[in-house]
Amino acid sequence: MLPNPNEKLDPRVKRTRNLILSAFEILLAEKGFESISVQDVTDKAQVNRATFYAHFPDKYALLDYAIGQLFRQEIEKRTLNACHYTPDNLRNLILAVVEFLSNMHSECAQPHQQFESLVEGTIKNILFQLLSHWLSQSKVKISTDIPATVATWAIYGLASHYSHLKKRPALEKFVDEALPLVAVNLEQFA
Amino acid sequence: MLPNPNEKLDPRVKRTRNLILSAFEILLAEKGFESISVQDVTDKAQVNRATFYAHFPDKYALLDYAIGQLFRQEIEKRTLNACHYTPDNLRNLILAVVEFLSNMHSECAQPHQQFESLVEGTIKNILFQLLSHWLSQSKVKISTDIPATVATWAIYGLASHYSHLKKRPALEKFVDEALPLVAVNLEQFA
DNA sequence: TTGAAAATGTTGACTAAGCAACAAAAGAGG
DNA sequence: CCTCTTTTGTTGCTTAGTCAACATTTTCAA
Repeated sequence: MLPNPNEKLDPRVKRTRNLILSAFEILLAEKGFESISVQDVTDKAQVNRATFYAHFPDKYALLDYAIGQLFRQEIEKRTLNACHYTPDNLRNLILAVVEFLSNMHSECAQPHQQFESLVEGTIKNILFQLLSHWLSQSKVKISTDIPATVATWAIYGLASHYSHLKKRPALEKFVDEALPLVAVNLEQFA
Repeated sequence: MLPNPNEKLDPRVKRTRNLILSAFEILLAEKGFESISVQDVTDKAQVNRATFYAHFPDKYALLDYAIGQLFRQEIEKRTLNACHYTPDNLRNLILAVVEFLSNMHSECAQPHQQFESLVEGTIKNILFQLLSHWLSQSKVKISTDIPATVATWAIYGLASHYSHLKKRPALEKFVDEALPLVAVNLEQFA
């Protein structure tokens, strides 16, 4: 199970984080990341500005958190968080990442480098965690670090590539073509 | 202006009252008033049970508050809260009350006496306040109490009558027939 | 009728959120 | 370049919300 520590949290904390998060998502779609001020977020969230700083060091940390939450949500929706390695699960995971990145690019209109690399770091962390978890479920007790790393980068790379294409091919077709190349490194854990 | 003291209130207070109110409205439509427990409300509102009691003595007080808020909302929607007496405003007011009561009866499915009389009391209070305000705007400086009282009871009576009818006539027709009977008492304030 | 389970209010100690005021750093023009 | 304004973080104090525990009722099935 992917650790999402939003469970045993003070209800007030959950509430204000959700308020901040929702406000931020709306603003992000409205005016892009750079032009959002902390004030904007707290106004829309109906939360005191000082409260914001009690939760996040700055707006970049919020972006980080938001990306993570959204992506985790995507993973949970497909029940990939509580399972193990199979080619089919891998296929779904790739689909999830590709769709996530594509949506992000169409909804946020963010040509900023800072934005991109922050997203990349966050997503790859979660991917690595998840893949490590999957592989550790296998009977074969081999070190999972290297295969998980390779798969993480490959998957993210595929998704990034796809989402930057001017003319995107059909999603399923793209994924089915790419899948075997990633799967070959993980076969031993099936 | 009808005093709705939800303005200069601590944001946390507004928030939790809204949470409680929304939860309550949903539950009311779902299972009717009597079978709702305070626990139910606080669970759905994601608020601590003790917090509920910090705002309302019991669920009857919540019902009272909810009715008031909903009705005030109806009034504000029609911008009747910041105006004066004219036959046309009176017409709109009657429409508002009739529609409000009718909706209440169809959505809440409450044959309970306790429920009905609580609604009646709350609505009549607000009606009286509003009408007193209207009449006090007039150049004629006559005591407003008696005419406001008569109009209040008449309007509520009409609405109650209409909403209990098995076969309801067309709303507009009904109101246009009733309007002159109420207006005659208020003519001097026009 | 009775007895276990559920709902009601209440309390006090703890934690989070609100607020106002501040210094400091960007930003935007002139 | 300089100033006026906006945004950023930070802080100490106040108020609201959470929690667990308790003593009552209420409810309702056995």
